[in-house]
Amino acid sequence: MRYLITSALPYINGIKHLGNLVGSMLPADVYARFLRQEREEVLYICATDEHGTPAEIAALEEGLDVAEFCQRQYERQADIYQQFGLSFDHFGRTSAPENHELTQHFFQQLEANGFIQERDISQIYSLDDQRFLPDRYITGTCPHCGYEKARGDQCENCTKVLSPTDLLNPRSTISGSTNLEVRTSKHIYLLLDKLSDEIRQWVEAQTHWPQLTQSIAMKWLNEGLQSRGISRDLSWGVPIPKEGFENKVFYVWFDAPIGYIAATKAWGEAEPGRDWESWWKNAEEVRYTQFMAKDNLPFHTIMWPATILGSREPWKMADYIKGFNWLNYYGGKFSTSSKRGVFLDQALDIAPADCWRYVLMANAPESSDSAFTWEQFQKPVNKELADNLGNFINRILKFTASRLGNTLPEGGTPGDLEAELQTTCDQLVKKLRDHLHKMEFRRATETLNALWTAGNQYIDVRAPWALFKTDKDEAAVVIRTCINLIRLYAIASAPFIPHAAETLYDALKLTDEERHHTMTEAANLTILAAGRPFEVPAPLFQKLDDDRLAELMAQFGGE
RNA sequence: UGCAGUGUAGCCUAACGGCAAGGCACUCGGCUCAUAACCGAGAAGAUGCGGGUGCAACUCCCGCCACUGCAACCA
Repeated sequence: MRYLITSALPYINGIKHLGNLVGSMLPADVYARFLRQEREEVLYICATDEHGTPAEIAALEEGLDVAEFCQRQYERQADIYQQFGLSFDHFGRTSAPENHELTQHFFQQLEANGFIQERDISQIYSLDDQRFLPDRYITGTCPHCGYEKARGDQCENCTKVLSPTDLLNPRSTISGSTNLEVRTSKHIYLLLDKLSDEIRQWVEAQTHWPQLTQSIAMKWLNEGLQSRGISRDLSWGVPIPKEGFENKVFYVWFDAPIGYIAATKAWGEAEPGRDWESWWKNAEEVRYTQFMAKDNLPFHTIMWPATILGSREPWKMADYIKGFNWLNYYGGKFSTSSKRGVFLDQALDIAPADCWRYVLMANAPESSDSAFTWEQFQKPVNKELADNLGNFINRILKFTASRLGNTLPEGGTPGDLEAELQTTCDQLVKKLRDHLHKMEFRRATETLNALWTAGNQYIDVRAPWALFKTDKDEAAVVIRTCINLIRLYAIASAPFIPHAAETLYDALKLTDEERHHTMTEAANLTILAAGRPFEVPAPLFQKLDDDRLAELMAQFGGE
């Protein structure tokens, strides 16, 4: 079995926020890191999603050519994800040549198989902006309620669904220009309705999917699939290889998921000996898992499968789709466009990546929307990372170094209490692995915590600071056991907090081989023997004090 | 308006139709190795509202209320 993992492609128009991270890239990374540690063959692929109107407009606002804009944004995003420890095997771009080529290929297959239709549609054209405007980029007065800032797709005041031509005094949201006209333009449509039965069959066969994923897919199918336009009057995108479509490109949602395959191809071509196609074509022995927030589910359960099914080619479809709900910021949405919430570059200025990784996974919106608040960020960082884990490491290593020096002490043999601890650890590691295999991230972090607590309970019962005065051999047993626990903690926690794990590997001077142990192997509490050297690292996690918390709340407007 | 999801204590979460559980916060005690941390004990406190089915309902069904999302040219 090989594991193919993709996370929803982050859009190019700016630095992503915590909500984007927690719903796709971060859980996918934890899962990928865990499986690699278990010595499974893993390919974790992601890319920036670069096409579409918002990218063109964002570029315009910054006064940059859109290709240049995307290049800069791509580099910024890639850098930030690297700082967060996201371990993509390849982080590609949908603007890459591989994606152009594959997208055109899929289109030609769909067309040859009769799933494409040409239609003339009327659209609003802005003479001053020199572009067609998507419905939501037109603002005007709602004919129903008189709200002056109604959008062309819907009036957010009275919630009535609108068409741009309904609006009174329509104007371009981009420039404010009222110099608009209706123009007819030729477009291609993907006939989803013709593929509906096949999609339904596929969806219904996925009985093991999370309930959220299944119900969103069924919602679309039950409402009846309609054909969907997959071309746009833009210049930035994948050109349409068809006569009469020279000035149009594919709709961003048509080419974005193809980007998963294209990024894999780019990975394959980067080094000799990589067989990218074996991951995607006739890949029955590959288990493919997709991670995404719920807004992406319709595209991954309906549109993207339609593209693959309609191609009549043996491309890999998702075996499992892990959908996430929203992480809300004080009751509302995180929003890139309205700059609401905490963005990834700011996050890294506030706390190390591992704190964010851990807290976000501990509060992952798995079964329902969950809330981000600064109090809920502070609590796990202080109580779980700093106190429970960090302090355990610090207390045992400092104690040992100051009393006995920087090597594991000799003497004694493990007894009943050590055997009991061993059993507890074995059970918890088994449970942790089970949760991670099932992608139950909240439960996995709870189990990690239980594992850390077990160490504190053990050291409290054994009290090596007292034994040290009465029975040095017994104290040595306890210390060796605790230092082996630290090694177990480092390895078991590594998928969540990889940077802290590295620090611990270094502190314990683990060999390359020892760093690559599975958590099951690391659960042996006698591996690091007497005489092994270690160093005392600085406290692993700094706490966030209440003053700092108040500062953050003031700065970010949390209330 | 339609569709989907959600609603459990001060807060966050858990419970195949079978004694509503855990964490945080709170109180008391222990320890003194450690980042005012750690360990133990304790108290209080909850299934949005109204019906229905069942021996038994947080769980299934109907209605209502509240919040969130989507409603196909934003992604």
